[in-house]
Amino acid sequence: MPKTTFASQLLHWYDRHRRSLPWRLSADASSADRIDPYLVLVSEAMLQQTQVATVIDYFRRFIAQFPTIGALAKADPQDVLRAWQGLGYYSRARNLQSAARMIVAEFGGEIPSNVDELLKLPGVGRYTAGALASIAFDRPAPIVDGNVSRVLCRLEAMKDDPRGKGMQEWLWKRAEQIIPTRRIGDFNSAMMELGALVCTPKSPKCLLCPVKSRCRALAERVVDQIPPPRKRPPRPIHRRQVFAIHCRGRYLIEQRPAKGRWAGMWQFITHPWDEDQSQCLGIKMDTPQVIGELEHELTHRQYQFQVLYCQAKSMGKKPPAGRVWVTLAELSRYPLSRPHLKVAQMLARREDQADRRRLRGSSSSAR
DNA sequence: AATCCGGGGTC
DNA sequence: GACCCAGGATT
Repeated sequence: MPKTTFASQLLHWYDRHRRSLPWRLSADASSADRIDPYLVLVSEAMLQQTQVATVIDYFRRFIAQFPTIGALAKADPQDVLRAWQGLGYYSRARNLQSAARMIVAEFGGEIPSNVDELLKLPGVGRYTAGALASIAFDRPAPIVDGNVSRVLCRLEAMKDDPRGKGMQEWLWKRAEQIIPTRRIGDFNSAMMELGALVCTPKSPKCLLCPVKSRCRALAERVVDQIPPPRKRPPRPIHRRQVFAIHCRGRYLIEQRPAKGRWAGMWQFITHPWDEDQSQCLGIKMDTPQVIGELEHELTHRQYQFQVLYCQAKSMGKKPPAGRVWVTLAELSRYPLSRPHLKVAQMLARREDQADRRRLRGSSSSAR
């Protein structure tokens, strides 16, 4: 007969309702099976500020391409970045590979199992260290993420902003207090799973909650007030011109700086969209022709891109470092940001249409 | 404590 | 459109 502690209630629910995820052992796996800590490391890096549904396909491809921590350590950083392409927060990819290399060089290829050593790894903070220690090694480490914050605040009817310093201290203390003596990784996973499936930000499913009898927010009818809404400042708009400079089947692309947004990724030649920059490209070409516009929305700003097609007279001299002429097919070897992936799609459609026009022209002339 | 760092799911 | 997401690093 199951005990009625908080942990046993939550774990009982978790055993019946948890999702089957590629970095998780199947529910009927024998207890002798061990989770591969490398899979937990990769999944936790991808899951930072990113929803499970978005991560799943990226995770599968990433593990297929880099099956072990050694493989990831040896890989070309550009290949790692390309595997991350489209997922966002690209410093995570850089940090993950740096962590893999550090683990190989300083920990003999074995991921450390205690929080203090895990915290030395780049890209691993308090949450990720706790997740690795508990989920991969079943060590008694607390975790506090967005889900756990919401669940704990509602359980205790705490109405303050969980991002504040005082609440963060309280949350970590509370997360440590509730750790059970067994199945620690499952318990921490269950807290997050509850936040993702039941104790959701909007319209939580309190009737289905396994611990509803312990929830003060539910008893006091204040669930919808927790956590308090956050104020978002207006997003500035950034306007850019993207020049698809074309010559003999190739386009000119450039690599972004090593720091800042989309660090180290590649793009078509991009300039601020203030005045006409087309004369400053240093390449002789026909008048640029606008072929489309696209918007790209980020959390804190908004981009508007005007896409121009430019037919260059010649490729000129060897392009400077950080610039290269590539075909659209070769472009798949370079990591591109989402908006520039869309530009590449526009150009591919354009080339397809040009091909079809040529075919029609040749068949009609044959008649 | 505030900002920066992407992109997408969800209501 | 607003909010949030298995956060971390930097200032």
